[in-house]
Amino acid sequence: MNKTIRDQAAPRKKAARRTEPPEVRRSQLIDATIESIAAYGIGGTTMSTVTEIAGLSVGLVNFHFENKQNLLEETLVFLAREHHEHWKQAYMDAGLSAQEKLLAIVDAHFHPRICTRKKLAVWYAFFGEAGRRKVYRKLIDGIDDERFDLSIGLCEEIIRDGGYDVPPASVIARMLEGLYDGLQLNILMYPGHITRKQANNQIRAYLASVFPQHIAAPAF
Amino acid sequence: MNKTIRDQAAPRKKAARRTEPPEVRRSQLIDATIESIAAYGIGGTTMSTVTEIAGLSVGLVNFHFENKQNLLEETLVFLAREHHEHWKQAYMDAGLSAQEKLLAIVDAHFHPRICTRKKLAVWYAFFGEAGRRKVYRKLIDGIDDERFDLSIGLCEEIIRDGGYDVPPASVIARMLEGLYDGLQLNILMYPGHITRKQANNQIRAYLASVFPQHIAAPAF
Amino acid sequence: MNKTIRDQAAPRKKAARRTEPPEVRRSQLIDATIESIAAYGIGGTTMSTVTEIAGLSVGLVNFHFENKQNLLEETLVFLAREHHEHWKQAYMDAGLSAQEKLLAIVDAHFHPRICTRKKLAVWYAFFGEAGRRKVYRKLIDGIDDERFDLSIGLCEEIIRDGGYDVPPASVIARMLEGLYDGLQLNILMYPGHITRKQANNQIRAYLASVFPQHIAAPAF
Amino acid sequence: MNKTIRDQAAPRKKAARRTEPPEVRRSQLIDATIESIAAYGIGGTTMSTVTEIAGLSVGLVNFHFENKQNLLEETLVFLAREHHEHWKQAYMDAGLSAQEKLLAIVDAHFHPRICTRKKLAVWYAFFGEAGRRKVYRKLIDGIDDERFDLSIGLCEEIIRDGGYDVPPASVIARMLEGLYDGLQLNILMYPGHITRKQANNQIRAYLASVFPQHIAAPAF
DNA sequence: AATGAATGAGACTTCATTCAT
DNA sequence: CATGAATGAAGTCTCATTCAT
Repeated sequence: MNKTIRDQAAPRKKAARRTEPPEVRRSQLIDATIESIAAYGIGGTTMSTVTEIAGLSVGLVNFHFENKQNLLEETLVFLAREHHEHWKQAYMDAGLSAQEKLLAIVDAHFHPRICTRKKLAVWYAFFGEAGRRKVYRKLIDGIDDERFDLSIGLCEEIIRDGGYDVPPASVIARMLEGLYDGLQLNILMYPGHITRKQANNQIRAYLASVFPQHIAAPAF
Repeated sequence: MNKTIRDQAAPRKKAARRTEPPEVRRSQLIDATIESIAAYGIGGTTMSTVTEIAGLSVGLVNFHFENKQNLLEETLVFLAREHHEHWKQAYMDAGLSAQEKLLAIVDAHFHPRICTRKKLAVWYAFFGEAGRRKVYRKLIDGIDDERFDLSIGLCEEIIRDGGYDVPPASVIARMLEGLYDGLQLNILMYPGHITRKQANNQIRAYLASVFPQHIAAPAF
Repeated sequence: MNKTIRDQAAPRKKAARRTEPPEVRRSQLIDATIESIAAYGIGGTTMSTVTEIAGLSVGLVNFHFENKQNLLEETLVFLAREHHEHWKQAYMDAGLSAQEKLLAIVDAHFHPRICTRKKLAVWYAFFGEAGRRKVYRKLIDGIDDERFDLSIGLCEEIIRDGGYDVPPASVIARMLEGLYDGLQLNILMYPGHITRKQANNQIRAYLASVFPQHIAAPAF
Repeated sequence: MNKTIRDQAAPRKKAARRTEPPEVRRSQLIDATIESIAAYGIGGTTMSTVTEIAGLSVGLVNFHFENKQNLLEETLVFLAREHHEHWKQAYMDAGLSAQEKLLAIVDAHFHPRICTRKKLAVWYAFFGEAGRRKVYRKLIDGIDDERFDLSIGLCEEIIRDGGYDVPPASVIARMLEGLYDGLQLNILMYPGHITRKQANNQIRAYLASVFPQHIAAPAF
């Protein structure tokens, strides 16, 4: 407008244009955001990197997500939801025993669809920055807590069942949380040194050492 | 965007003598950088946040560090060196047995001077961003490898000594590396949920379950 | 910074640089803002139009005024203060009689340094936009009120002195306020149709018709 | 920037039939434009604010007005035409005497349908911006001139009839033009301080002081 | 006629870097 | 050594305009 008053309206190049349902566009943009964060980090992720990857225009992000902050947050929420649904499903599909359920949750953390280097990069990008951590906690905390509590319950059941003399269930559950994070970080940082399978086995080995009658040690 | 994240500046001018030896200035600026990254993240850390915290002028950073990239890298190197020297010293000061040495290294990771929330924030800031990770690996990898190899050696010694039937030493050492990272991340993200002491105990409990004759389980 | 992490720092062209005292820079930028608003309106005034006119860089506006809104407001405040000081001075320098003082205020409104087309353009730019009017009132109202009250007092004195049977002093003062605005708008909109001198005479003629014994009618 | 100024949107969707004759749509959109300019100023008026107020889609503006510039201009023309028709009608409906006709024109300027704050806001929005002023003059000048010339004629008639020794008719007519603008601006800027009625009386008082035998002073 | 998703130029703002003092 | 005003590239966001449906 301001421009209009000074010089005259600019002509516009015609481009192939397609209107897609909002979910498709949002999904495209979230995928591109994951891609961009994996490649350049959050700091290196700009509206341009995202839209270039998506093959869409910058204005569209604002149209669908209002602003960059939202795009990032919704990307995180998308991953959290995906992660949550995945281990929740695995948990419910698992056998009846507590140890089967617990292992299902462990496995879910290293499932090839969940434990991608790209997706890990996004998680750790949010962990890595002071300001983002607040956002992370606001958005994700509840989900993490749910899993933590569930793990405690399962461990308690196993301890009761086996009559184990081990640290309290909450300590073991906290250990698991630490291991998920730590091993995933190692996968992210040292791709050659440790694989999803090995990480999974690390945790199974740990659980086997704690609950030897219930959980079998993996072969290394 | 960054502004949104970086909540409010907490300036903290310290009077500075007009002329200081370079090492003092560099140290001041590195401290301020740690402070700033802890408070605002790398993305929210600008030359201004750093120099304001340090009570110095922007030009000075350029004088002492050439540019921002260098300042960040040297901050990371400073922390890495501090960390390295600390566990190296602990390792050498420890008793003669392998388990004492191993525990000394573990303890070093949760020593109050090393395992500060501010310093953890800096580590995870570097882990969190794709571009930084490359830098990190270039600068720090050797140190990590040294510790990893050392841990393997110690574990092998303990295994040999105790005749344990456990996963290979490298697996246990990798587990330790994962636990350092994972538990420290938990300390950083959930300050109320887990303390340095508890994290340390988590690892001791793990080692106790693997090497019961050599390492005593902590009380919870 | 973000850029730095991806590609490398860009070289910088060297330019003649001079550091001026802040007041000088601020003044330059305010002058340029007046110029720009006069030429393009507020809507057409961008950071670029202002800094191009001033021959300075865009970043400098932010350095000295924080943001555009401030620049505009301080420009308005500058004009208001200039205007205020001018008629205040004229009022105090005037003869002892009420009519002399009143005419001094009138004259001040059409003084060549005050009643410039450029400056009028800025005033009316602020009058013209809903949002700006609020700003205007917040910043300037007090000054307008002061003059209005002063005019009422002077008119009352003249009425008392002459024993005039005329509308209340407040009505005459309000009329003056309306005339200042209306005639200045006419000067702004129809430069060929009415001059400062003529506008001034319009008001003098009006006052002469109200206070014939005290104020002489101008010749047309 | 504009957003800062435009406080909060007050959407007001009216259900609209799918297809309306062009005049209806144009009228709807012009009304919405007036509403929007009054609320947000020209700078804060976007295609969206207008179409939201009208309860129509953005594309429709382009369909009916080609572009924003046209919409604004036609809004101004609409107001000008309305204003013109109103005082022209009042002039023709008035009594036979010159003073009756002159007062009819004066009254028309403060008629409740004409002298709305919303409509005044639009006028002054156009006065306020350099670029718009040119547009204004191109579109409206003739109408203003017509009224100015008419006023001169009427004043001359009254002067001749009363044998008044007053400033030339053109000076009085110019004064009237100035008063219309100035008092309307005061109504716009200081809604509590001056009403339409009072503004009208201000002008009548002025005319009464110039043409005492023909025009009666209002009571205050 | 009407809709509104999509585009992209351009505005505002931030901030690393430079350099006169 | 030290300062901080100045620069300008780059990022975010807005919004007039287009056009497939």
